[in-house]
Amino acid sequence: MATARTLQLDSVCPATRTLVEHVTSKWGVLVLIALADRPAMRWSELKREIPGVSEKMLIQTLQTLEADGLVLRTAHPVVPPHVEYSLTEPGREAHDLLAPLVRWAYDRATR
Amino acid sequence: MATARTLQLDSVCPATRTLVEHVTSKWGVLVLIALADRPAMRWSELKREIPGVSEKMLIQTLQTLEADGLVLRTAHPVVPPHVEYSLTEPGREAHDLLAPLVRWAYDRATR
DNA sequence: CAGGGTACTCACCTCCGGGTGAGTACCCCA
DNA sequence: TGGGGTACTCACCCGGAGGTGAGTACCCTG
Repeated sequence: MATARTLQLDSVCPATRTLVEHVTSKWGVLVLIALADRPAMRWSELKREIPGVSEKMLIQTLQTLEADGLVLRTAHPVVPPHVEYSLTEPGREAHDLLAPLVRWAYDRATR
Repeated sequence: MATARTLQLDSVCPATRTLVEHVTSKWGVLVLIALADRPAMRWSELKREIPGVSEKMLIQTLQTLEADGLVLRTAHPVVPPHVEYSLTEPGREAHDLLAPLVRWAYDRATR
């Protein structure tokens, strides 16, 4: 059943495509990178650290990645809201696979 | 100068972003995969093997990847046109970095 | 008692990746 | 002589990613 081909063309089905799009989206990449070297981050912390994100896109990206099971949202029901985001195990996997590609692109683009 | 962080947030500058977008685009992924296990392919061959590509998107994707230096276009000036496309060395690098990510997404999406 | 921080939602707009369909110039084969 | 294969270009359209700005409800601090 194993083929010579490393990856089949039909592996890139709509569901695969959607996941790849979410993970490699403009802000998806940034969120994964930002969350990768901290156990957890608050929403406002992410907003401050990711250069140029609008509040709308931050929320939207976090919600998408949470729905994909890559990011965990933990809300503490205190009087001034306190929400923390962290990578799940699959989220870390995504980051670890994405990072080399981004680094390669960075090296190429700025050579 | 080295940081604990694997990847800096500002590595994802516009130029990096553009390259990542091209490589992870819907048809960019398919073209890289298709070209990865053959020394060269004709245009019509790519069109036949990549399920669902329109002629416009095939051309457009190939031209973008060629401009990025990831794909080599070789035209033989014969009477019925004969054009071949192949991966350059950077193109192969891109494929090799992309493939694990796509495979991971496929496994997740179809688990 | 006004200003700033917390984590959002809602409405509106723009741009472009991607889709659809037609046209082209040349040749070969039936 | 017309139908199919070769490798394209051109014109038009649509949906969604991404951007902009305002509004919200509550609290603490100066």
